[in-house]
Amino acid sequence: MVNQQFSFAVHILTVLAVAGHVVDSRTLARSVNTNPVVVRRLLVALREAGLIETQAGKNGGAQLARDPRRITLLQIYDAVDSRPVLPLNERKAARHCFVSCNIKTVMATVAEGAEAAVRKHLRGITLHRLQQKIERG
Amino acid sequence: MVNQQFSFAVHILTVLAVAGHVVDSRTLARSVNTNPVVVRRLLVALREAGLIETQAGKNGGAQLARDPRRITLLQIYDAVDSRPVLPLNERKAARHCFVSCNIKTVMATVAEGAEAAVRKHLRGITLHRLQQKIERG
DNA sequence: TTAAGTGTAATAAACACAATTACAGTTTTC
DNA sequence: GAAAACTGTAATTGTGTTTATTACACTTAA
Repeated sequence: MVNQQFSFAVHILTVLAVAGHVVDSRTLARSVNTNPVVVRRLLVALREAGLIETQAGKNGGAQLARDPRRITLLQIYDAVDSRPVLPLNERKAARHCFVSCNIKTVMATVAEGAEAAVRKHLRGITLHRLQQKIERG
Repeated sequence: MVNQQFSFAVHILTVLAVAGHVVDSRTLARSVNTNPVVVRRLLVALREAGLIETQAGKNGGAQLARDPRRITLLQIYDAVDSRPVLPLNERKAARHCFVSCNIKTVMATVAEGAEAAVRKHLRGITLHRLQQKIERG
């Protein structure tokens, strides 16, 4: 199974942007086609990142905490629990092998670069932009 | 569990680059700290990508098929079976929901951009460069 | 001819994620 | 102030993905 938290989170926030008012987790879950509990866990993460506000109780739910022009995909990416772009081999090195002892730090540098490239890409896309794409077809 | 094929493959090829001669799968597996069968499966993929040559039988094993200056990390990335950088939600849309019906193509564009950014990064790094980093500390 | 390899199928074990159930706590509405 | 409709969260189960392991046919050098 693959970690889809980022996709789920972007979907949820897009619904909130398009709706412009409070939406409950059951409705969001139907749109994403997942379980309301999964949505609520993501809502907590998004709230902690300052992207949404939630409200408990009757007529409760979630809504954006700020203008979608000021929400980037990078902020969403950082809010949720994404996997590394290039997963490293974390097992211990074979002490007798020169390459084995040093490959880890070298690969870590490569992975950091890849991660930075993805982050740069995501920083350039706003939620507002996705909203427009959706609304205008 | 996380897909570490790319890390494994880079490690293997670095050992081959540093060694400069045929190395068997048991030795490679010890360096990576995995199982020889896992290594041999990767060797098949790397051979099919034209990066190494393998030899069966006694004193067999693998060696680089070309100068490490002409092997990029992108070639290695493409040779093995990597996961998408940004996994998409593949489940079917909720027909009644406008966002749900259109988010998939929008997210696919985002994911393609991220993938392209990673590929560009990897294209700029050669196996020779890693080898140098390892050898020079 | 034997020893030491690769190639590969089949299965088991480990692990990561999502789904589900259950329930305590919160807030609105009547 | 009671009921209804939510969120928050713990605990467990289900499912898919990846690596580990075993087994063995095939290949090649000595």
